Amino acid sequence: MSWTDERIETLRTMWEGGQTASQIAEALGEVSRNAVIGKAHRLGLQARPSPVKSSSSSEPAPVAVEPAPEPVVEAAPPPPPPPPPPAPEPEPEVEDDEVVAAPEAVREAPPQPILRSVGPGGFLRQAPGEQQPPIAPAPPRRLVPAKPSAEIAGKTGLLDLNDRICKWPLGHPGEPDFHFCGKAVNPGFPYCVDHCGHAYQAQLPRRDRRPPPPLPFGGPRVR
DNA sequence: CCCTGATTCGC
DNA sequence: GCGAATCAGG
Repeated sequence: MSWTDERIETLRTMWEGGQTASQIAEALGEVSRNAVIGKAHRLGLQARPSPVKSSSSSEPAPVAVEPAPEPVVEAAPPPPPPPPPPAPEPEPEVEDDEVVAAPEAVREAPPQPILRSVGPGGFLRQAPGEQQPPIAPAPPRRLVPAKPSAEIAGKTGLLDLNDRICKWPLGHPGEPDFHFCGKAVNPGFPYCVDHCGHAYQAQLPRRDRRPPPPLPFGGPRVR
């Protein structure tokens, strides 16, 4: 097997989606976990919590290197305030071990003139108080398995894959209803009989082959 | 032992 | 570029 565009795309999606290398390898089929990891690194995917990263334990805390202050016009660089608390919406909880304290009324800050400094290129930096976390912080609640969406309910998801059920993908990774065929495989193949019919086709003599239709996009350049 | 990802290195 | 072998933490 080789790394076709589709397989790379599946790898990238699953890797960024937090699937383990083993799961990705099993979903792709015919590749090892190591192959997936190696390919992911070559693709530039990275920065996932790895069980192995620390080198020395006695290393003193890394001192933050003071970056060279850029010339700022007329404005003191704002000290980075801690990001505002996530403010979870009050959700009716079925059960809980602790009594939730009644939330105090949210205090309102009077509107203030916003001071911004100008960064290189002329963009306006965010003023303190304007800053917001780039992504929603982890919810301060116990994590429970996500409820499958209605579209995918009863369908074969990534975690359902094994070597006995058809891995033929339906839809595309990332779409809410992306799932797999899930029927019993044609023994010895990763797909069911029907999808083996799509995946494997008899090689026709050269003269009997129809020339492939021109690709609307993405095809190799023809000069 | 199992799992994980990172890295190396011969191909 | 590929991936098995190896390393190392959980």
